[in-house]
Amino acid sequence: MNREKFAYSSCPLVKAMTALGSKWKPIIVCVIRDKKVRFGQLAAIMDVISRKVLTDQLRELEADGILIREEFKELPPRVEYSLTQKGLDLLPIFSLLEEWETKYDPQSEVIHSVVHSLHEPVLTEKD
Amino acid sequence: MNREKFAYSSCPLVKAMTALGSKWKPIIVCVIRDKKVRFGQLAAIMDVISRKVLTDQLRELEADGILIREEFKELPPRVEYSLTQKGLDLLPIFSLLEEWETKYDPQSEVIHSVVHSLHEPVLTEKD
DNA sequence: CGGCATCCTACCCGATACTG
DNA sequence: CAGTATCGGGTAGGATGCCG
Repeated sequence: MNREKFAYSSCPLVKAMTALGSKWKPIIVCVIRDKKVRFGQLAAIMDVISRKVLTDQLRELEADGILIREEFKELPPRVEYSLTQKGLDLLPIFSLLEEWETKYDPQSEVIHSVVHSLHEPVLTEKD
Repeated sequence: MNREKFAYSSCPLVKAMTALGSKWKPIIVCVIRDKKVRFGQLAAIMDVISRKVLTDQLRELEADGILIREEFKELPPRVEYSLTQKGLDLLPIFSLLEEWETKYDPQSEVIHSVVHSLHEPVLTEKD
């Protein structure tokens, strides 16, 4: 496979989608947003993800320089995640993607409510 | 799983990433761009993809209303793919994603050269 | 030419249990 | 609290071959 018509692995779009194209990563980024968020908060809000997967995704996002993991050597332990500038730069792009999807599929519900649920103390009962 | 903290499947960002987050779809969209492109051309340019996968991705993109498949009942058969407006609307977003990646990883090479290779008759020998 | 059918592999994702 | 370790299923992606 010598003369690839394009260098797949060096295409920025491919790289970006590789870093972000997983099932949960965009959501994680959007949920963290401009806050410092503890692992437990993420796990509580995104309780559809297993903790292992959440950990995995967070680690990969950290490796890709999209977020920062701060570990406090306390008891009980505390870990806070926050976006890097690189991660923050994604938010407007994700917004566009949301708009794009919503434009062509008005059934979608926005994720912002989720983020609110994070930053508000409330939430739990649904009906 | 009653009270999901957010409706995963109705989050527009999730939907968008589901429709686009695969390994090749963004590339396909960017390669087709504003042209009508035949299957063979796509397969030739993106010869790192197996034809089966290429077909699969094209079908899914068609199902998601991102591109259109036109089949000409000729001999030899001819099939042309082109983006819908929904697909075209993605291009600027992908551009932003490219810029984002390139900004934080200048090693990336742009895909535009690829597209050129499609729309120019030339190309083949690399060295 | 532009597929589809078949088979196979890798890995993403998840459940569960255990640890500092 | 915030993980790791282990096991395993489902599916995206790929190689190959046949067909209208």
